[in-house]
Amino acid sequence: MTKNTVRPISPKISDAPRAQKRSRPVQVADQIKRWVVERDLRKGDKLPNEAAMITQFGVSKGTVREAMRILEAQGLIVTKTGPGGGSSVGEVSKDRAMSLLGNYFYFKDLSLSDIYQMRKMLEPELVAHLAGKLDAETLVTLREMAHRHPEPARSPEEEKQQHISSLAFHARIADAAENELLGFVISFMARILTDLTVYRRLYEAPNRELWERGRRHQIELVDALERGDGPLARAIMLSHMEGAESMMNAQEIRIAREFMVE
Amino acid sequence: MTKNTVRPISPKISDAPRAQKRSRPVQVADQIKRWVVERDLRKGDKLPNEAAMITQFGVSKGTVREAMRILEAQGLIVTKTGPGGGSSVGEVSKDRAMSLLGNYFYFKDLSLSDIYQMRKMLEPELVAHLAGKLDAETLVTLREMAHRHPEPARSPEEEKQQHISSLAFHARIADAAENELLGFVISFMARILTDLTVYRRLYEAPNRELWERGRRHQIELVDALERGDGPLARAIMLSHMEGAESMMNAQEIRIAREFMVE
DNA sequence: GGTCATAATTTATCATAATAAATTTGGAAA
DNA sequence: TTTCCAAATTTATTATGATAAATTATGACC
Repeated sequence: MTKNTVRPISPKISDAPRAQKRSRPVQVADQIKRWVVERDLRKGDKLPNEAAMITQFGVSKGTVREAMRILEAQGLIVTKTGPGGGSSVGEVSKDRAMSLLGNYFYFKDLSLSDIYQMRKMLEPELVAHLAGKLDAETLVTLREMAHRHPEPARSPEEEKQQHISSLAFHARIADAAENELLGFVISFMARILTDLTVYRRLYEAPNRELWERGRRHQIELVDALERGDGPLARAIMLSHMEGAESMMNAQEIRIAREFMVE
Repeated sequence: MTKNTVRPISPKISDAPRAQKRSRPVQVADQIKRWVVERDLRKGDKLPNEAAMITQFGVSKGTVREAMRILEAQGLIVTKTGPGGGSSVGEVSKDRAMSLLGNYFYFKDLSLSDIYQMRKMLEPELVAHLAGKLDAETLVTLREMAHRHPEPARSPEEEKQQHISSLAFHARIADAAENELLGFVISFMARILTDLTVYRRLYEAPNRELWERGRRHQIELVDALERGDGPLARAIMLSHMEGAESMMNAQEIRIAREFMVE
């Protein structure tokens, strides 16, 4: 059978009773969303300009503008000035989606072990599925990333940089996932971890053995991916996750108090 | 060690060069975000009122209002009229977070097998971890949900209703997850599947055996969860996932073209 | 003390005008 | 004809002020 593609839906955009409670800008924004969906507009397709919407919806300029800001904040439209300008549909970027989701978890106090529990479930399976399917360019990139830091860090700042590089390696693999949902979740976790401000305890010297094993894991993982050895890739990734988790746990997390922004 | 809690961060809210390009409402919204973060404001804490922000930021009323709409659209603030009203911090609701994330996937054409690949990775592990940890109330609720439909559906509409009930069962389990990230992702998938408009092929009679097995799975799963038999719970859930997947694949998906709304 | 009408407060919406940004157009120069 | 600069045009952006709507606070009254 053909590939069933799936889209979010909610049949009732405006409940008749609730319609009164929602502010007019929100109502207008919802109508525009419906308008986009009905016509199956895609990225780049233009919306009516400001003046047209004012007459179309019978509301004031300010109301229309607030509605557009709502849609813009969600990443659904982009707006330009000048002739041929106006608003047009703009598909939500991955970065923006991660920021918006990050706002949700800002209030949730995720723990490191929460994140690593998920990573251990997802990333080994991902690389198992990916083995033998990566194109040459991706493999070259991954190999380059794996070899980027030939020596252990000599300072906390350098160690943090290496940590971020390692997470970029994982995000790069996630980008190669055919399953966009899987790829997104893994990238999101990498982003959360990247945005953390992590400081090694001062009295704890960098652990050369742990570092060396992490590096070897990456290199062996790329090899396994290239050879198409899924089970090995999975095993390496799982081992790597466990190592990374214990390294993280050996460090102090300075709690980051910032909303994600794109 | 104490539980490391983790928060999203981005160190550079306003890049100096980009600051000029962003519209004033966006800049104001960012400043308010920073204001909230610096003071570590929490849900319910009040923001300055409109008039104060106008003087504070030296912009017009319209600009402030657009900024508030941006923050409101992201679920970060709520606004009320009247004395004692104004804007206050409001933590992003799960529903809103799912809607915003749904907007991202609206353009991505996820496939059913993408979703089920994820479900098979996550849900069996979740119930394995949850076995023996659920409180009595949750178990009662789950058992009630599992027994809700004692007979196979006699019409496509009834079948769809049963399908939605089944997904609510899974969402209820996800809500019990200690790991909020894991729970969110599972709930999100349940929501996507719930919002689908699914119609059984007309020439294909409801399959009583498949239905019966799905129902038995739910009941046995609750038993295993109560007894604390993690491995069995995992096995049941995996089998259930596979059954659900094949049932979904045996149906026609009317592609749902709608944005999620809260 | 409870209830109801009224006042006060705050956001919500509207209307209008001026400003700024971006693109197109027109014309002069090569 | 082509190139390039400047004016005109289109569109969003910002600003200001006035009015409406919603909510809470107040106080008179029973």
